[in-house]
Amino acid sequence: MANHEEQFKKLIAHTKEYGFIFPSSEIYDGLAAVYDYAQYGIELKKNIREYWWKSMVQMHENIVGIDSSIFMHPTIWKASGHVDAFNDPMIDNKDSKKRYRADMLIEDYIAKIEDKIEKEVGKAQKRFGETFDREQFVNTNPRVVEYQKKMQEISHRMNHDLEINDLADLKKLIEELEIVCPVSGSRNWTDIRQFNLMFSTQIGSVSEDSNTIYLRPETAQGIFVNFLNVQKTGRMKIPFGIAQTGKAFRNEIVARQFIFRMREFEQMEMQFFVQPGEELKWFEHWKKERMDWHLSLGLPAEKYRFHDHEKLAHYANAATDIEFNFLFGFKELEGIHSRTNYDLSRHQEFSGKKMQYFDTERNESYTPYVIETSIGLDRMCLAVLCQAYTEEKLEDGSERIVMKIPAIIAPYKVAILPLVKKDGMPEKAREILHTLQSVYMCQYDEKDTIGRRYRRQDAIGTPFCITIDTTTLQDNTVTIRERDSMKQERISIQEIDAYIHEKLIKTREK
RNA sequence: GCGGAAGUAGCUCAUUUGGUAGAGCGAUAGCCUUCCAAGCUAUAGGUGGCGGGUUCGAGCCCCGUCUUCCGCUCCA
Repeated sequence: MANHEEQFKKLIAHTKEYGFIFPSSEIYDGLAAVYDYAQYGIELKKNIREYWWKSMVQMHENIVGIDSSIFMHPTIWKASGHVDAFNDPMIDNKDSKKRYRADMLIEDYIAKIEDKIEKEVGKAQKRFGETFDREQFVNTNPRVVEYQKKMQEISHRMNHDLEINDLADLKKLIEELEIVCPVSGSRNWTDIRQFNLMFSTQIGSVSEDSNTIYLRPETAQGIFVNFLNVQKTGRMKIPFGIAQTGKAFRNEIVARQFIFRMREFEQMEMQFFVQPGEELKWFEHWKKERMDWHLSLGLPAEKYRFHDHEKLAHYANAATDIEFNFLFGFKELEGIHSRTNYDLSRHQEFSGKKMQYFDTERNESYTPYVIETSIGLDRMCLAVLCQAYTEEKLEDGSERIVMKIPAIIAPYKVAILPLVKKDGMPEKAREILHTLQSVYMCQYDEKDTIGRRYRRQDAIGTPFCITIDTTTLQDNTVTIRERDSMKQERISIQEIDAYIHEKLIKTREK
C-alpha cells in the first residue's frame, strides 16, 4: 500500500514534468482542487471523450447527443433536489475534531426528548394496564405536555433559522440546549457554516434585477429538460438515449487526490429512457455494456469491480458503481443508476409541462423511466494514467519509465525520428511526417541520441516510433518500434498507415 | 474546516551557531554519433511560496498568509 502511495506521488510528478496535468494558476500559488490539462493531457482527455462518444452515440442508432448549457433556469435545481440536498449547515467540535450537520444534532436532541416521552408512556402503561388511553395520557400528563411543547419550540425555531438562514441563532440554540459532541462530550463548538455544494452567480447586469443562478452540479438535468425537444425533433422511439459530455461544478468541502475530486470536472453521461417496468432489465443491460466498454480499452479486468448500492437514493430503485483500483484503492469511476421517473416527474411538477411520451404501440402515454450511465472523464483519465505508469528495469540494467496508455487513446500516436541529423535523413523524415500528420497526432524529434528519444516517447506514451536510417534512403523502408515490447519491425513507408491503423483497431477489439 | 508535515532553478537536493545561493539531472544551441537514458562545449534559468517583524545584515529566528501532502470530515 505504501508502495502504491509512492507510485501515486511519482505519477503526479510525472504528469506535471511531462506535460499532462498542471496545477491551475500555478504562478499565483495555485488554486485548490483545480487542475489544467497540458499538451499531452488534453490529447488523452479528448481521445477518451471521443472513444466514449463513438461507442455511445455513433454505435447506437437509438442514442443521440446534445450539448446543454452550464447555466440553467434556477428552478431546475429545486426540481432536481439539489437546492435542498446540497445545502447543509455544518458545525465542528473543536475537541473531537468531528464535523456534524447542525440540524442533525438538534434532530438527535429532539429524538432524545421523544425517548423520554416514550419512557413516561411506558411507565404509565404499566400502571394503568388495560385501561390505558395513550392519547389522553399524552395530552394531559403535565410532564409529557411540557416535553412536547419543548419539542415543538425547538423544532419550530430550528426550521425558522434554517428558513431565513440564521446560522448564529442556530448555534445559540445548540448552546442553549447544551448539546454535547457524541464523541468528545464537550460543548466546544465552532460557528455554523453553510456548505452549499453548488456554485452560484448572478445573471442580469443590474443587481436588484438579477437572479441567482447556479453552475450546474451535474449534466444530467440538461438532458431531462430537453427530453421532449429531442424526442420530438429526433422522432425518437422508446427505448432511446440522450448523451452529453460537459463540465459540472461542485464546491466540495474537501477536494483531494489529484484530479480524482475536483471542483470543476467533466462528466460523460447518457440517460436512457425506457418503458416503466422494463427499467431493471435495461439497468442490467447497461451495467454489462459499460463494463465491456472499459475492458475494450484493454484495461485489466481485475482492476474493476461493481459496487452495488445498498442504500438507495430516494429516486432510485437500483444503483451500482463501477469502481477502479486507482493507486489509492478502489474508488468510484462510473455510476449506473435506475432513476425511475423521478426526474421527469419532478420537472413536470415544477414546470407544469407534461413530460410524457405517447407510446403508439401500447396506445398510451406515460412518464418514461430512466437508466443513467455517468462517468467522470477526469477520473477516467486518472484511471488510465494510474494503470499506464510503469517503471521498468531493462535487461542491460538501465531503467525506463513508460506510460502504457492504450494506443487508441494515447496522446500522440507516432513519433518520427531520423536516426542521425544528417545525410538527408531529417528531410526524409519530414516527408513521412507530412503524409501521416493529417491522420495521426505525430511528433518529430531529431535532437539527441536515438535511445534517448525513444525514452522521451515512452514517457508520454507514444505507441509507435518510426526511425529513418540509411536503409530508408536506399529502399524506402523504415523501422517501427512498439512502445511496450520495444520490438522493431522493418516495413515500407507505404505500409505505415495501414500498419498503425490495424494496431489501433486491434486495441479496440480486444 | 481542524490537526500534523513540507515549500530553495523545470526536477532531485545542498548551503551545519543568521554574513549578498550551488551541484547533478533536465532544457536550449552547437559538435560527435548509424537503433534504446547518463560523450564534449557553450548558454539560459532563482526578488529562497508570499507578506510583515527582529537584526548592521534573514533561505536560516518570530508572526501571519497561501499552496501541497497525510489523517479526520463530506461525497445526490
